[in-house]
Amino acid sequence: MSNRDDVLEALGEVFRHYGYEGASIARISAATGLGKGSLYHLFPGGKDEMATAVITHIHDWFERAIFSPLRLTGDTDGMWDHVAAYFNRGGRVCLIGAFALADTRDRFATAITRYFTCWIDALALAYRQGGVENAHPMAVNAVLRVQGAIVLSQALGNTQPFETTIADLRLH
Amino acid sequence: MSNRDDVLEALGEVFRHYGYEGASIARISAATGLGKGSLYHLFPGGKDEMATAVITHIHDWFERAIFSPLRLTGDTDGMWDHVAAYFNRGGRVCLIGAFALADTRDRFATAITRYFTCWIDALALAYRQGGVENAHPMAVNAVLRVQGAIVLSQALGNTQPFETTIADLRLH
DNA sequence: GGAGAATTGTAACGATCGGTACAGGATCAG
DNA sequence: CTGATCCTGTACCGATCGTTACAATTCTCC
Repeated sequence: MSNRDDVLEALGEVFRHYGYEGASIARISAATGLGKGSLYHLFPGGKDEMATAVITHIHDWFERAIFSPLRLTGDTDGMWDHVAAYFNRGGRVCLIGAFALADTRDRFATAITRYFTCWIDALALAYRQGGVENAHPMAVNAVLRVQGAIVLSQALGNTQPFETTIADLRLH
Repeated sequence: MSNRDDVLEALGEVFRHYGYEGASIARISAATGLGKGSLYHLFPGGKDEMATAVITHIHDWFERAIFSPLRLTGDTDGMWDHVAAYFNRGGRVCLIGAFALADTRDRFATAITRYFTCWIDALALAYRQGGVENAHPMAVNAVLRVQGAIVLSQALGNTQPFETTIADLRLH
């Protein structure tokens, strides 16, 4: 595992798949190919710091690929393309959404709130630029439906709920 | 803790709050007031059986309070009342939805799929009885939005997304 | 009351948990 | 080449994990 971004990427997949408690250092070590020594050298704060770093990494990616373009260009269509690709058409879980459901929500509360607030606000701004009324409630609803679509697609083992939700969200 | 239902209720809260991995036997013992001996007497299959029993218990409650009335009377308004109360206006996590996001989804796949399928089908039937077109996609969307509303309400520490979602879903 | 079953608390099991210590390899400037 | 710094594999720490075993207690029914 060469650079820090690759490590954070692999780290994210482990947290995504097993949750915070289920992501043991042994599993993380296996997934990243890094021994405990390297892991604790990179993240002296241990698991807590690893999770914080992953959340920050994800937020940074969204900021660059989604939030910022949304604010600058107001291009919602392009955003849905990126969102659909990122979440692998409902086959990939939203780590931050998953963390919001368990006791991890309290530990990473500010980062979790920030992620969703940024997304909603950026989308609301884009809607407003497009002349949409009630832009903020619409943005809340849109983000909410993406999260629900992921849950349902995972639960049913079927990407259709996600696909039709994204298709529907594109209409506005 | 007197009867089995009370135990399952307390058990559910532990799984809800800490997730499957985070719900240790020690925590479960403390939450239920039952020693390890009693726990393994009630659930010889250990944690796995506890989780299965909780999921079944939840499904049974929904079947009685929500799915069945929905199929028989088609009263969607009454359903939303029960749903809002059960999920404490977004303050209470959907255990089965949460299980669908991590590796627990594979372990309890059939029960998870069954829960959501029952809900969607019952709601679709009610919509159809009410003369709604595209009843099934509408039902999928409604259940999906409830799940998303829970995620977002938890993430923001704010019940408003849940409240407005339920209010909106009542309109159809 | 007393035999038998059902329930319970306690102690212990091996395994694994997150985290630490540290010796030695790799790397690089001088 | 030398010394210092960075990096990493390994062994180990106490604590806790899920589970088992079992003796003691409580309950049930005759």
